[in-house]
Parts: sequence; structure tokens; C-alpha cells
Amino acid sequence: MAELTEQEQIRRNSLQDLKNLGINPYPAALYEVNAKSSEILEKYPQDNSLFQDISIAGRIMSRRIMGAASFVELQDSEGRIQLYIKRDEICPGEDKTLYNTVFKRLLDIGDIIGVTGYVFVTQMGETSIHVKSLTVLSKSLRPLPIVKEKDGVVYDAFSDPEQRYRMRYVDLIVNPHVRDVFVKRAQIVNTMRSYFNEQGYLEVDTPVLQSIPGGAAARPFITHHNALDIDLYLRIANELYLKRLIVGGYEGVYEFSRNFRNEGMDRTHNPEFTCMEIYVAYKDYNWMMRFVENMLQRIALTLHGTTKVNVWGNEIDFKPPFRRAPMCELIKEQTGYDVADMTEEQLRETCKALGVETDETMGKGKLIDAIFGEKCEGTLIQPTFVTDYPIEMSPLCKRHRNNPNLTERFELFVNGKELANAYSELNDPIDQLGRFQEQLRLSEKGDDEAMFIDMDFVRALEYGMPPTSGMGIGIDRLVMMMTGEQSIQDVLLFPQMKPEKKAAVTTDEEFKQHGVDEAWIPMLRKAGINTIAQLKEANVNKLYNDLNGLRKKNKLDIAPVQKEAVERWIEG
RNA sequence: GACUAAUUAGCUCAGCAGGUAGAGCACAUCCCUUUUAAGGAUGGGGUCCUGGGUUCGAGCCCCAGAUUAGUCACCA
Repeated sequence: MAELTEQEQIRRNSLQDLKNLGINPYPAALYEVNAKSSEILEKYPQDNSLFQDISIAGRIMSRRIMGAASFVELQDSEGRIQLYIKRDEICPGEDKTLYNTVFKRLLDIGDIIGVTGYVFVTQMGETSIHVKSLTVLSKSLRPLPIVKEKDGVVYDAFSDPEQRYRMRYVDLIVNPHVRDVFVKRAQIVNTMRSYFNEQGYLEVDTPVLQSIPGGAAARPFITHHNALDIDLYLRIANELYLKRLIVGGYEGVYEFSRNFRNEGMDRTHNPEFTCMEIYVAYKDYNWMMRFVENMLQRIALTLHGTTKVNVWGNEIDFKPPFRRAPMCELIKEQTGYDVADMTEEQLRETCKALGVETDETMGKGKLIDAIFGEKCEGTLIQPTFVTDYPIEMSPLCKRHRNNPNLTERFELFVNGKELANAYSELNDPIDQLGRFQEQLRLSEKGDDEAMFIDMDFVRALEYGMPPTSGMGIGIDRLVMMMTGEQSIQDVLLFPQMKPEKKAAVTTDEEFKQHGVDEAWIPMLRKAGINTIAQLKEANVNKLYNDLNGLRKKNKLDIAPVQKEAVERWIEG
């Protein structure tokens, strides 16, 4: 076990002292809570007769002790409220242990307590709780980062991203803003769910483990099922399953789908992320645009009370209708080139002329996408539906009713980023099979994202799927936009991180068995020897000198170690 | 994957031309009896990310590695 820091040791001592006083630092019984910090702060100033017999619980976030009276900031799930603790109030009799020892000495910032009492206003004008009784509910053994705030200025913020993401629990304790982001995330999802349910659409669950990863162009994670002895893929999208359900006869189905893609990680990509996909029978992509607009407007209103949201310095207005523009028109607008009727060769030359990088494996669709991505995406700040994508880029989408080279597809761009993607879904089984075969050709050409052929999906279409419109929206990116967060890690509670590097540490017991004198083990660690392996490689003279030096420095009451002993330890 | 930067006390950060490791908060002991990032005094606390190298001497310079961040590549 790794060495404890001084502060951790002191807290463990306090823990033992509490037990010695007959106080259980981790009691089993429930603690009755009948008030929350936020409602007290909100309602008491209006009506001083309220909250005269309350019980509240939370974490101690700061303490100001002045003799026989103290102030504590208590943090519950809603926020913080000040406690006023007076010695003779919580210790009415002769025995002042609860105040003098338990509260003042054995409790710390980070401990969880419950108190009863009544609400009043201090001379400083702060609504506070006058405490009549105090119960220890959980002793904290690690010191929290201390974040202080005055007049809206935060001092010493706990801000190291690595620590915040790895120890999200600490982040949530000391950074109230972070807790709020995830409340908003839940509100967004709930708003969408009620919006869909109100219209009679059905929420469903489809497989995460799939033998054919379909519905998107992406590299999947591969796993293995032992009993079947087959490889399975973690889903990259749920589209093909939802469409099977439309074939099955549901009018509308949707799913909040956790997807997994074995690709790069950065501040807009996490290996697992959440998409919402919805499919509605007898609709087309024009209907879907109105549907999405209204949904986003409703989310913005729920969260902010207005359709205007500030996203990274841009004021975005989610008030419908959003701009609609065909892709080739936007390319023409930005570059002057009309790519609509170009051949693959002409597109390659255009890319070259525009300075857009290409490679051998790219087909027509990818070439146009490359131009669009490079020249247009970033310019689409206000919500814009980009429509009518070339057919090569959209193997699951219905051909455009007026132009067979295009598809009835839109992507919604907000603040220069893709947010949603929707089709009039392809329901012609023969066309679908042909498009899958084209993907196969791309795959053989080296495009490792080209789609697999899912024959069962084709079979489903052969039974007949009604005209259907489908839409997918990235929940994480939506949350980023709606909360103003700039990285996906900030809207995921537990973003993927590389495993924490664990320093291999040999236990005291192992050192003992290795023949090391017990009294010297702590000194050995201080000398930088934490494993048997390190011990074996140690230099006898250096270690011998180090140990006795440490003995002197730490004023140890043990005899100096003999060089022969150190030799024995090293040799084992 | 490439490049750049960061990594020092529980937290936030200083540190120089290579010469005994610092501050604030937190912690401990004491003082102060209604405070407001409380105040005062004293004190404890460090594998300066890891491993090599240069040097009489490295937190600092060189090489390699780890992690994180940013940019690019990749990524509907």
C-alpha cells in the first residue's frame, strides 16, 4: 500500500478517534432530510415563518471557527448554505465533546454531516441555519481541492483536465458548473423524448453486438463471442435495425443509441458516443426538416427560455425556419465551381485547383465531400440545412425526386459543425442492393470505412418498407452546443482516458518476506525503493548511506542499519 | 500518427546564469467568542513525472519514455 500523505494520515487518526468516542463515522441508518439549500435560500427571505424545524444533510465545504461559535458552508445536491453552530446549542449539558472535539478537531472539509435546526438571517445578512443537532454521516479520508470564490471570481480552481476527467466525482463536488452541465444534458434528452412520445413514436432498443456493423461509414471495434465462436462488432449506428422495425409496421421508432467507433480521439470525438436516431413512416426529408427545427427550438426554450444561445462567442438563433441550401449551391457560392455534373476526373482536378487533398481511394462522393468539408462547413454558423447530397456519398438514401444523381438528404450544420443528418430513406430493395455492391467496390479499392453488405436488411426491404424519413443527431455535440462546452469530454461524465499508470508497488509484507527489517521499510520507500526489483538493482553503498542519512534526518529511535544487512536485503 | 507545450506540497502556481526547493490556500498546535476567498502566531509537509547522460554539483542543460493539452492528420 502506498504511503499516506500527512493529511490523509491525520484524517485516519480522526476516524479512529471518532470510533473511540463511540461515534460511527459511517452510520447505517437513513438520515431524514426535509429541506434543500436552494429552496431555503429562495423562499425564506419572502416568508420568515418557514423552515423553523428543518433537517438537512450535505458535505462540509468550508469552516470558520471562532471559539464557541462556528460557521460552516454545507453543500447539498442543490447548492450551498451556511450553518451557524454554537457550542452550547449542540452541547446543552456539561459535556462539550461534540463541539470541542468532534466538530472542531475530528471533522474536516469534505466530511458529510446532517444537521437539524431553524433558518435565520445573520448580522451579515446571510440566510443561515441555526444548528441544534449534528450527526456525522460519512468521514472523508482524502483532502478535497480547495476552491474559493468571492464576488464571482474563482480562486485556485480545480482545473487540471486530467484530474477532472479521471476523478469526475471530485470535479462534481468542487465545480458546481460541471454538475449543471449534466443536469442540462438530462433535460435535453428528456425534452426530445417527450417531443417524440407526444407524437406517438415508440422508443426501442436494438443490438449493440452485431455481426454486421451497418448504417454508417466507420471503423468498428471487434470483439469475440466464445460460445458461438464468432467475431462480433460493437455497433457504429442503429439505422438498419430501426428501418427493419418500420418494415415491421411501427409508424415511428427512435432510440438513444450508444455507438462505438474505433477512430481518433480529440475534443469532438470519443470512442463511445450517443446518437439519437428516429424513423417515421410516410414522411420525407422536407417534413423532417420542420420536425428537427421545432425540436431544437423546444430544447433551447426549455434550457434557456429563449431560442438564442451563445455558442463559443457566436449567438446562434434556433428559431425556425432554418436556412435550406443544396450542397452544390453552397460549394458554388464558396468556390465558384459547379461540381454538380462533374466526372470523377474533373472533380480531382477541381480539388487540386482548390488545394484540397485527395487520395487514390476516394470516389466521386468523397471528393465532393472533401471540397465541402474544406470550403463550406466552417462558414455555416447559423443553423443551416445542407440538402441534396450526391448519390455516391449516401448509400442508404433515396434518389432525389427531380435529379437521379442527387439524394433526398440533409445535414444540419450549426456553428460550423455537423449536428444532424437525415434522409428520405431508400426503400427500393434492388437499388439498395446495388448501392451496397458499390460500397463493396469502394472497400476493395481500399476505403476501409465503406459499408458491409447486409443481406438481411435487403431482405427486409424486399418485404416492403413504406416511404420513410429518418434522422440522426449527435447528442454529445448537441449538448456541447446547448451548454456552450467546447470539448466532448466536458459533456461526458466519464470520457475515455488512457489507463492510469499504476506504479508497481511492493507491499510491506512482501518486503518483510524478502528479509527486510520491518522498521526500515518506510525509510526504504523514502529512499525511492518501492519494489523488490528496485531493491535488487540498488547500489549497496548508496542505499546504506541513504538509509542511515534518513535515520538521522527523521530522528529515528532505532539502531543504524549495518551494511551487511543491506547487502543481505539486496541479495534477497 | 506528426509537431508544440506542460508536468514542482493535498489544490493553484512561483522558481534560475546549473549552487541548501518557495508562496497562497489546505493541514497541525495555540490565540481571537457572529464570520464571509475570516484574522494573528508558530509548525509539519516534496521520488521537482520516470529512466539515462553532461557536470564538482541538475527542478533547470542533453537524450529516451509516460501522461495531459493544443494544432494538424484521421474522423458523416
